Amino acid sequence: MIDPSRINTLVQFYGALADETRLKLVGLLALRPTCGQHLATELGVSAPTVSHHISKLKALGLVVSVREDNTIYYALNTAKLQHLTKEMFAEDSRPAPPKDERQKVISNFFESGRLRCLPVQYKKKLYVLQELLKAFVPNRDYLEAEVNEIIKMSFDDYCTIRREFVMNRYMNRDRGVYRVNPPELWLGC
Amino acid sequence: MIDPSRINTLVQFYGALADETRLKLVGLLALRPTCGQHLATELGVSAPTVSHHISKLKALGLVVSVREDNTIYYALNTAKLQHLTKEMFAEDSRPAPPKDERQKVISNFFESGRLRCLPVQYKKKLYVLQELLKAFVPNRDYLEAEVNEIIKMSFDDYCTIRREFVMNRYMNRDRGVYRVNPPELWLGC
DNA sequence: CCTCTATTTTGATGTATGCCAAATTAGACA
DNA sequence: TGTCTAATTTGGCATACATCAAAATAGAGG
Repeated sequence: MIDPSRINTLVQFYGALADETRLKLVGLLALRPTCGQHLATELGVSAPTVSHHISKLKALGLVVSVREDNTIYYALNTAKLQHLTKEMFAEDSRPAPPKDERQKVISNFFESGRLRCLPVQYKKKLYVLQELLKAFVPNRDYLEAEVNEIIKMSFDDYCTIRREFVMNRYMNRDRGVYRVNPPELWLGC
Repeated sequence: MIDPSRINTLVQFYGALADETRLKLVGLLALRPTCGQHLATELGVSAPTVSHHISKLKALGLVVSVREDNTIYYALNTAKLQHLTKEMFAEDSRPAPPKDERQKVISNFFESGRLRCLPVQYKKKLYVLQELLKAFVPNRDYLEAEVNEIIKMSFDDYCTIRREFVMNRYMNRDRGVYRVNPPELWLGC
């Protein structure tokens, strides 16, 4: 079930989440990007402690940071979290539940959580874009730099993806601030 | 994203898997049920160490033990492992990908990893049985007591489920030893 | 450059825990 | 009941690491 070569990755990943403070940190960052001081007071620990834990989460790619003026905002990389969670069952040899069309496209175009290339076929492209969109939480503002950072974890050409997000109305852009649209607004569904 | 009341459960769960020895243990048990001594030599650690780790995994319900004659066989509870892995995303508020029919039935009849009741409708019943079957690995023998233990983690009336498994040819029974059948043999698919 | 603030690094301390050897227990079988 | 094997518990040691205070650093803005 577990690929020996991934044991180390998995131990690190589980270790990262096996601490109460870090888990709460992840919980807070899941709500919105937050700066270090706010996290410290929220959790009732010192700033160095937050820094210490954030650096561990960043080392695993679970958190990205974006500087804005004098403060650094930390944001959760949801896609990475899901990808690592799935690692555990990667080598599962049990008869897989029948994949639907969407699932097939996803597994063809993604490898180890990264997008190989953007599909040309419209329908497939939408599946892939929707998959990438999962890394973003609704009802939350994202700075452009943040959007870029998060896309970049799955695909280098973040400009194309960001543009596709907006063109297909998966995301709304207002004065440089991005936001996930409710599915009713999405095109091509 | 993370329910505060479950933080402790999650910390324990991740902690359980955040150790190389325990992760290897899980990997070995995923292949087949194994006794302590064999695990010890396989991993190159002492018997007390194995015992120590097994007891941690058992405390979380990740491992069940069945005594046969003089030796105790430990077996992985795959269903529990999957259920705990999913906990992390339980409170996920992102727009869910459209659930297919099977997924809808599963989420209606299961709650927190346990089966509420066995559906009466034939088709739904099969979905549920297939879900329960995921706790068993193919190409591996299960003792009846072991089958019971594993089913019991999801549903108290293990007799009914075990009988349904055999009747629908999801499992084969030969002289008291159970085995998952390949999907080609399953009835009603 | 200088200042100011947020973050990170350093150093020290206490706790948690993985590991083994030795002793003990549990249960099967005669 | 006695014996035998496998598993567990106990005790002790070493390491890992969460935490904080204090010091150092980074970068924005004058």
